[in-house]
Amino acid sequence: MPLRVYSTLSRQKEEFQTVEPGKVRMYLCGPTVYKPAHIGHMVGPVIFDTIKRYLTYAGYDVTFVVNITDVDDKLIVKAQEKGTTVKALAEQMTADYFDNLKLMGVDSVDQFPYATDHIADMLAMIARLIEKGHAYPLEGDVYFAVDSDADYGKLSNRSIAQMMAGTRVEANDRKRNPADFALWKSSKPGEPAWDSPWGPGRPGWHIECSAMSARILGDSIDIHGGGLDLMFPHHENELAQSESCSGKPFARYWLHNGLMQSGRQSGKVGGQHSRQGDAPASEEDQIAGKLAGSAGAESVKSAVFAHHPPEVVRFFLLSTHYRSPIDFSLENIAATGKSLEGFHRLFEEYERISGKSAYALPAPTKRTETTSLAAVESLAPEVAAELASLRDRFTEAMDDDFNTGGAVATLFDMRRVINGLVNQFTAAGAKPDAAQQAALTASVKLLMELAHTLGVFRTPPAKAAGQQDDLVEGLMQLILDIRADARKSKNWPVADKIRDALKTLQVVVEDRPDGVRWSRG
RNA sequence: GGCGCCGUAGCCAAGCGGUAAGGCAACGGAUUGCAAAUCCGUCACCCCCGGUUCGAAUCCGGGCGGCGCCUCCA
Repeated sequence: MPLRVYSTLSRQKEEFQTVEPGKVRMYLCGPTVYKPAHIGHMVGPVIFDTIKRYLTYAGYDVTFVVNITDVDDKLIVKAQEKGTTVKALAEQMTADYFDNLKLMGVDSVDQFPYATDHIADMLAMIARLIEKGHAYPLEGDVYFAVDSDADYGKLSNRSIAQMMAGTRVEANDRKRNPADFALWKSSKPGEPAWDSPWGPGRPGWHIECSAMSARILGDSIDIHGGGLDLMFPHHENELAQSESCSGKPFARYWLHNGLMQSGRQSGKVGGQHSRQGDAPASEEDQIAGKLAGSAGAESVKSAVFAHHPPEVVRFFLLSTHYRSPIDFSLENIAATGKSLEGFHRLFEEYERISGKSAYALPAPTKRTETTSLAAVESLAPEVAAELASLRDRFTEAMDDDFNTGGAVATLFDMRRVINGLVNQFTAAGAKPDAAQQAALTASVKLLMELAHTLGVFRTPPAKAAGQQDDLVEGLMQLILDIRADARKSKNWPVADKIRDALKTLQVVVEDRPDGVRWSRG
C-alpha cells in the first residue's frame, strides 16, 4: 500500500510523492513567542513529530523545520505591558516552548529558525516581489498585491470578490486592494526596527515563513503543516508570496491539524449532553480558560502536566485523526491514562521475566529492518502470524493519511496477544525458559518498534513523588510480611483488612502465584 | 452573508461501496481463599428522510443538530 496523504490544497487524499525521491522536506508553522505555550500549541508539534517519525520509519530521509516567530505586533504589545524588551520576552517564551516540546517527546525537529535571524532573506524576497510586480511600497510599508496573483485564494478556497463582499475586511484607501497584506511595516519610534530600502521597519506576519522555508528547504517543499486556523490568512498569503516570488509550486501537500477545543467551547460537553455533577468541573474550566489564551495564561507544564504525565497527553492527541478537532478535558485525558496502564504493566511483567527493560530494547526504527518474529514462530506459529498481521494493520493505518487512531488500536490488540503469550509461558507460576523469553522479547520489541513511531513508550512512566521513599519501602515490607504470615495461617480477615486499608491509601496489593506484589496508583 | 468540517454503543474512537476495529465503563466466565492483574465471552437498528446500487455508516439530494474560519489564535 502506497502512502497517501490528504492535502488541503486539493481537498483530497493523494499518493505521496516527494519532490526529490526518498527525501521529505517538511515545514511546520511554529509559535509567535509572546506568551507561554498552552496545550493547544502542542498539537501541531506532536502530530508532525509523529509524521516525521513514521516517514522515517517508512524509509524517507526527512528534514523537519519549525520556525520561531520572535518579532511581531503581539510581541511588541506584550513586552510593553510587561515592561520588558521584545528580545527578552521572546527568549523567555521560546525557552518555555522548548521546555514543553521536550516533555511531550517532540525531539525530531531538525531546525528551529528564528525570524530575526532571517531579516535579510525577507528583504531580498520583498525586493524580488516588487521587482516582479507582485508588491508595492507605500509610505514606508510594502504590500503584497493580491490582484497580481491569479490564483490567490486557492488554498482556503475563497475569492477576493467574496472577501470584499464580507464586512470584515475593513476599507483602507491607501492599499490598492483592501485584501492586500503587509510584507513590511514601517516602525514607530521605540519599536524593534531593521533598515530596509523602504525605511526602518519590521517584517509582516507571513513573510518569515516564506523566507525561512525557501532558505532552509528550498523553493519547493513536500509538506507544509500548521493548525487549521492558519489556513487563512497565514498560509494563503505565504503561498501567494512564495509562488509569486519563485514561480514554482511552494508545497506539494498542505496538512492542517484540527484544533483543540476546551470543554466549554465544545457543544458536546457544554450543551445538552452535559453531564451533571462533574466534580472536577471547576478546575477543568480553569484550565480550559487557559486554553482559550485569556488572562492568567499559564504554561502547559503547570496547567496540564500537573494532572497528567506528558506521555498520556501525547497519546491522547494521537488517539484521534490529526485533522479532527479534539475535545480537551481532564476526564478524556484521564481515560487515556487509564488505557495506557495495561501497557506499562505488560512492560513491567516483561522486565520481571527477562530481567531486561522493555523500554531499552533496541527496537528497529526502519520498516525494512523490522523485528524478526522467528523466535515466536518456532514456539507459537499462530501467535507469530497474528503479530505479523497486526504489524501490517498498523502500517496500513499509518499509510492512510497517518491514521494514528486506527494504528493505536493495533497496539492494544498486540498487547492482548502478548499477554496471552505471557500467560501461556507462566502458567502455574512457571519460569519461562530461554526460548520462551526470546519469543517474548521479539514480541515486545515489535510492539515497541511500532509504538516508537508514534513517539510513545520511550521511557518508563515517571514515578509519582515519594515513590522511591526508603521508609515507605521498609514499612511496606514489614506490613506485607505480617500479612504473609496471616495468609499462611489462613487468617483472611486480617490479610484482607491490610489489603483494603492499603487500597484506601492508593496502594494496590496483588497476590500472585509467584509472590505478593504491590504498586502505588 | 461567504468558505469548510462534523454527527458511529454510556463515554472516547476506527471505518473512504460488500455487510460495524480498538479503548474506557458495565455484565458473564476462567483464574484466585477472597480480591487484583490477565485471558475468554456479551454489549451498535451507524442523527432523520429520500435517491443511486445486486449491495451504503460509507456515494448523491434534502432536513435537523454541533463546530470552525472569514478579526496577525497552533
